[in-house]
Amino acid sequence: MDLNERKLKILQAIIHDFVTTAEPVGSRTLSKKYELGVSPATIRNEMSDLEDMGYLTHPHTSAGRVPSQKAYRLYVNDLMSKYEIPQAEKNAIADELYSNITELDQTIEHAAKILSDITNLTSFAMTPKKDQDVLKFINLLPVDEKTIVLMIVSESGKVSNMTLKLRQGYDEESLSVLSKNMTYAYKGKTISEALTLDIVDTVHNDVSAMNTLKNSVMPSFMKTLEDMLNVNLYMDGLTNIFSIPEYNDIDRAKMFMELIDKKEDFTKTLIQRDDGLLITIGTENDDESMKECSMITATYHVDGKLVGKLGVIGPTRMKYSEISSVIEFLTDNLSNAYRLTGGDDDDDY
Amino acid sequence: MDLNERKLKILQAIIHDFVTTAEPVGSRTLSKKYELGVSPATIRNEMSDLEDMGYLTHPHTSAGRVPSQKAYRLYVNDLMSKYEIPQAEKNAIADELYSNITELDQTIEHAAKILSDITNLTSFAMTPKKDQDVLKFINLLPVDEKTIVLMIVSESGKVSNMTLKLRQGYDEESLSVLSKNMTYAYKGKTISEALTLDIVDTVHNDVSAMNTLKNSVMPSFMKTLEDMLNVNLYMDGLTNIFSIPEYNDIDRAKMFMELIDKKEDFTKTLIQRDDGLLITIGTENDDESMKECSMITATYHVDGKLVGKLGVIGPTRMKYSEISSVIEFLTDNLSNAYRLTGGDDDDDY
DNA sequence: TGTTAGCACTCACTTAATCAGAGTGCTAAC
DNA sequence: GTTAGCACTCTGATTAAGTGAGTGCTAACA
Repeated sequence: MDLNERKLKILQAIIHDFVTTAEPVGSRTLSKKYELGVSPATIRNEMSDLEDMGYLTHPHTSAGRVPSQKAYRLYVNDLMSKYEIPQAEKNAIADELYSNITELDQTIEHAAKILSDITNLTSFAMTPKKDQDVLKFINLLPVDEKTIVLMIVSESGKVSNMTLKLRQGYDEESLSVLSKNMTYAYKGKTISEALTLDIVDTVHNDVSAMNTLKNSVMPSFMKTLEDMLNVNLYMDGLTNIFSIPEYNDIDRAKMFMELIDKKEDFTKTLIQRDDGLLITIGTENDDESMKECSMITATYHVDGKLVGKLGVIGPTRMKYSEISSVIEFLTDNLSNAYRLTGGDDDDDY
Repeated sequence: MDLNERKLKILQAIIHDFVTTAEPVGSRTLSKKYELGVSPATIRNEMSDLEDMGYLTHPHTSAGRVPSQKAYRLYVNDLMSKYEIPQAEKNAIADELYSNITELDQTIEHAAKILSDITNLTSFAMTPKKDQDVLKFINLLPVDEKTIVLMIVSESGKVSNMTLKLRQGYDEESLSVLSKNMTYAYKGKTISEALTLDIVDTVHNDVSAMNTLKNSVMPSFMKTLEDMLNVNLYMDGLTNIFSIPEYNDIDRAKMFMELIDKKEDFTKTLIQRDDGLLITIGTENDDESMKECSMITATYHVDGKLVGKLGVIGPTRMKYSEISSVIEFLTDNLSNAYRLTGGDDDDDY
């Protein structure tokens, strides 16, 4: 029994119908709605074959057929045609995306919102991993008697700072020298590298006062570096799931919410995913609680290097083609906006 | 018909029972569970009176009674005794709160988590309003040829910055002078005041190069000031509502989620609330979609000045006494931790 | 040999009916 | 004023019957 053209056509029709209606699709409906050129009886025979081959399932004897995970995978790999976003919609999305492009984080958050609005699913967007971000300089600024501000600037334009309360006073001269020493020691290192550097060897000096100062500053410096590595995860469209028939059951809705609510776990899952456009269906997801969900993600780049992710999660029944296109369009635009300069230019779209 | 002592006792028992069981409470249950010293029949008569007076309602003829909003208000105002948190629990909460006290934002987020864990409700915590925060100094730092970092430090220890890409180069001398001028002009002003200052009058100079520089910097400066005014709202325990009988219905759950999901509106509602411990029950909440919820909030202070808020939202049936105590305990501890120094001391608890 | 019409059969879902249980409200006695 | 007794009400659970969408098989047809 092979997957001839008619079977594929029928399977595609079933997927299309089920994705839009969320109802198991029967042979009569199929023959009425789609131009298949054969009678319901014939379709029934083919459907029966498709079920034997594992592409369809049967909720119960007298219900229509539902595509299996295997069917979706076949569809995504071979059957699905690339969805071309209408130019008008492209413009609308781009306008919306660029309407508020100041800080990277805000833009990313905004992108998630746009994505959930378009797809009516739950969307998420992760700020870039910064482990490969390169340190540019370190500055220690006097604030008052016992307070200084530690500031770390990286190549990507990211500025992190921390206010430090010292146990004792300091002199500005030492502060300035320490800044220079630290910059000298860490400049050009990635954050990951900086975190593993042995401090004692790199920032050395003899003056005792400065040594004290250094000792107060270093732990905060390390802490700030660690903070810089944290990625932010923005989510949007959480309430969209209440409009999805699959989650009309309170227990399922709860399970979904709990999955989403554990942001840290979810971020980890996200980080581990391969780069590029990636569609995972049902049990293809590692996470047990996601075995009835599908996830589509894509990566965007900042300065052509740092990598962030963007995507949606929903029931396996989703419009893979449309959604993939939208996600790719968004990541392309993000990468473009943050190509070199950091996104303050508004003349490159 | 007056609210004699027995009526109050019965009302209190009904509230207590309903708050814990979520089931309408009948006269027999009441007489069995509570030492009221009278028969169910008598209780029935009193209940009937209480209903006439508007303190109880009747879901249907043959159901038990349910406290009305008026009853909860009476309870909160007059009947409720102050709940003393057991010392062991106090210690546990304090330990948990102080276990991770670095940045204010993180602590606030953590406080929300603690609160939702204890109350099994949805909690929220707002970072302080910064409009009364006073500017301390402004710094412009050279990064590279056409890039500078704008940095604003305020009295509260808050440091904000923005990376600026200039259209043309600059010289460090001008940058330094401009920093000093701006600091001179804005130091001691609150953020609100700074935003209304007329720039032209305050930062004046003749050198054309510097003028250009100033013109590039000022919009970003204003933007950064505005950003500083934004408060963050952290929420936690969203999925808790799925365990609450009142929200066992998918539509109610959805309504609740949508209410919560509109973070901006919710933040506004929160900002408008009076300071101090505040309990609003049902229709006492301005928001239409909250007319079946109660909200308890309290304020904490940073440096004895800046004001943030913390609280829970849930069904009108909640443990007002316990929850109020926990919220007060948390805000007291927060205010204490950020009394003067900014929370880096870990020796004041 | 593939396709189709016809028909019996299955199963979920809906509506109606019955029943048990919890609770009230009234009355009359204490 | 309090209480026991009892009829009455209403909900929620359970059961039964009916409906309809859909399948799967068989036999006829091209």
